Amino acid sequence: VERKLTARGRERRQQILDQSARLFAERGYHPTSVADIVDSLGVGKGVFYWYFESKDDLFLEILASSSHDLRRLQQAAIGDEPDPLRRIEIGIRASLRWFRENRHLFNLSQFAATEERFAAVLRQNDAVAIADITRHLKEAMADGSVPEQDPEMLAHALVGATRHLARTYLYHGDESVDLVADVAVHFVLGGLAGGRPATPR
Amino acid sequence: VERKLTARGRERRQQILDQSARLFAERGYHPTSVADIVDSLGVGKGVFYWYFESKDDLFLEILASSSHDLRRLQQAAIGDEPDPLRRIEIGIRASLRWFRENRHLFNLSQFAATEERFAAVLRQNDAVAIADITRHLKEAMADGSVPEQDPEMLAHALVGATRHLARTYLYHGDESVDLVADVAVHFVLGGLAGGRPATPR
Amino acid sequence: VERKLTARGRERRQQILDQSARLFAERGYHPTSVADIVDSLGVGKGVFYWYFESKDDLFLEILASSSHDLRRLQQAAIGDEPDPLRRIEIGIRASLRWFRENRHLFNLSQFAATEERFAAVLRQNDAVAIADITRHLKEAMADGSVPEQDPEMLAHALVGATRHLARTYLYHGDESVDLVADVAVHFVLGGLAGGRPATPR
Amino acid sequence: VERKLTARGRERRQQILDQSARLFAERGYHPTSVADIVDSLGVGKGVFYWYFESKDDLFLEILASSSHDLRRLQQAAIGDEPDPLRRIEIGIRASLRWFRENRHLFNLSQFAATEERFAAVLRQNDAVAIADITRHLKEAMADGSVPEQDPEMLAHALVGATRHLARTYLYHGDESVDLVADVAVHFVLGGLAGGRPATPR
DNA sequence: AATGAATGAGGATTCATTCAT
DNA sequence: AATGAATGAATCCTCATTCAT
Repeated sequence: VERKLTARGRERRQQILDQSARLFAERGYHPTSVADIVDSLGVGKGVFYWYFESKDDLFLEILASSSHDLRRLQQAAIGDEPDPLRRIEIGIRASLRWFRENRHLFNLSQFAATEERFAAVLRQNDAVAIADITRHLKEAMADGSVPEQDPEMLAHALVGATRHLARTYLYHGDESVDLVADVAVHFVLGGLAGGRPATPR
Repeated sequence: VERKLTARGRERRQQILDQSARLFAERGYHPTSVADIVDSLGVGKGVFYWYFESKDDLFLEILASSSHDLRRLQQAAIGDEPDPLRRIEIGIRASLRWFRENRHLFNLSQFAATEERFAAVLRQNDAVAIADITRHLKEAMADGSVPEQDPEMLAHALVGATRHLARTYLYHGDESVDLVADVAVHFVLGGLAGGRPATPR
Repeated sequence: VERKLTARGRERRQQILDQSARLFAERGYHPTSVADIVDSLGVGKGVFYWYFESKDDLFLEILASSSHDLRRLQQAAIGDEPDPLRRIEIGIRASLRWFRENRHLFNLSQFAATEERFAAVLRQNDAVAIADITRHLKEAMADGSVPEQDPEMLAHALVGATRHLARTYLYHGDESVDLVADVAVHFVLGGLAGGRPATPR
Repeated sequence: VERKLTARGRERRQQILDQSARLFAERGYHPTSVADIVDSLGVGKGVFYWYFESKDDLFLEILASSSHDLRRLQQAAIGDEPDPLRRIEIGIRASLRWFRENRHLFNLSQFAATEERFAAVLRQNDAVAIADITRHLKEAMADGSVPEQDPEMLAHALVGATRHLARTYLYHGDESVDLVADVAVHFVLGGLAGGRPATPR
């Protein structure tokens, strides 16, 4: 249902989007009923379905838009930085700032991964992020600043370390973004350089 | 309900545990009804409630036991290895083998994180894992094989990178455990050593 | 709400009437929402309630006006034909032509019969039709061209046979009106004359 | 959901079937809610869905089973009667007895015709009835007791007249079955013999 | 230990109707 | 005359849990 919305309509829609994201994040997707959402906004149930096809639909929109939002921020931060390793560092720092601002969204993607109809969107989003990073890594390998390795795997390791630090210290904990970012960058750049296995296999 | 179970009873109970884990993993916790579980086992509903208090209860048990299981494996693998870095490496390799065997459990802990009544157990489990690793790291810092840094943060970075690689290449993908382990270990050991930030802050 | 309508208003009203009848006929009364109707006309919901009290009200109006329409056509066709049997034949033929033109209305009266608030109007309409036919039949019995029998029952038999043929061959099927009319007339006139029961009761 | 039902279960199922048919017939399909049905039986809502997939499903089952029921009765009544016209007469009389007993079902098939998902079953049922009658008519034409005409069209005319008489006098009215049957048979047998059109086309 | 049956609160969604503009 | 927005009761259906046997 594509609707032409008035200014007031767009506002209401955004209100629902924000409030739902907050509630889903706090209590979980399933435990949050449409009734909870509309009640918390003090509006009738019909309002929800005036703006969204279904609860699932709304959730998918939250997922998609938050990933776009993050990516936009990263790209703005990176600008036209020429050094690929610095691009990665800037990307990590930007992500962490975004995670901090949008910490409540952590649970949403956590959850989305567990039900196939949502997982698809998530994989899509992730693929984009990984592709971005992979590109930087290939450049870094080309100019010798990172030893040759499977760039995609590295990208995943990088993402995993960063996100987990963010979840732990920015979502559950309350650490400063800069401190976490320093550790993350240090760890990741070290990881890209690689260490000698303690045990030769 | 603590029940004294016959041998047959214990078997049945395990059957339910296994089957539930599989279904929760495939479809998600909420979309899997108790009816789905018992139907898929060809038994009546009474059976379920004979062995478990509730659906939530069952899920909590799955979470707890799988984390114990993993820890037991890690400790067995580590044995009395004296070198802390090697202990970490061995732990990572053992974890990846376990993740491979139990890849369906990924979704379960993903999901558990999103609803508070389950998240508590999860945090508990995680704390144990982090404590183990932190201990190794402190030793490694003491003997100079890893530069001094916040060991807990490193532990989280390590866990994040490892799990994400596992999820990507052992759960969604179908990579060989050893290959993934090599990349993970290489990345992590590098990360522990640390890299020089591309941008001085 | 009796409103004085401008020419444009009357047109709009008729538009709604026509479109609703079409949709009710295609999908059924209940499955067709007021929203469906106004959307299919590309107008807002207010329009509907400007011209009609309620959905029920609109439906009743469709029923009433279609029955008037049919009767008007029959009477025009019959004119001042003096022979009662010919009047009946002409009436049948006229009805079948009308049914052909308005086949979508079949479902409407079918449906109306199933909910009491609409059934009343329907019975009213039918009573008029039956009265017309009964009058012809009494005349025919008086002049001996049809054997004495309960004229009202005959009228119903006649109506039942005719309508069912129409529904089958003009609504679901796509037979020519004239062919169906020939069969109907032949059957009905035979029926009025009557047959000898195969089994004496 | 094919379920193995105990004796008690089968009884309950039948109870629901009967009660629903009654309520659908009285008030119409849509105005009768599942809540109405279970409340009128004094049971919980779950019971309904233990025995039936959905409200639609239940309705389809009522339709199908009532048509089977009628056909069974007709065939039992006809037995091995050799005369095709007498078979038709017996069929009509049996139908009318059945309609009398099950008058409440009239509205159900009326309604079913108006929504496509139900109409399909109805057409199926009707096709069987028409095929039966058509067979008798062909025989009757072969042995010269009915003039050659399109037998299927005659079958429809016959069915239309009979049903309409039944609806009028056995459902809305309260006439004796035998009297209505006499009129119906007389009209139908006359109709099969055919009359001369009052107006040569 | 186990089954089929039952409960009923709760959930998503629809929709006739009304309202403010 | 007309629109987009809003209402909220009503609807179908699900499902964890309990019960009788």
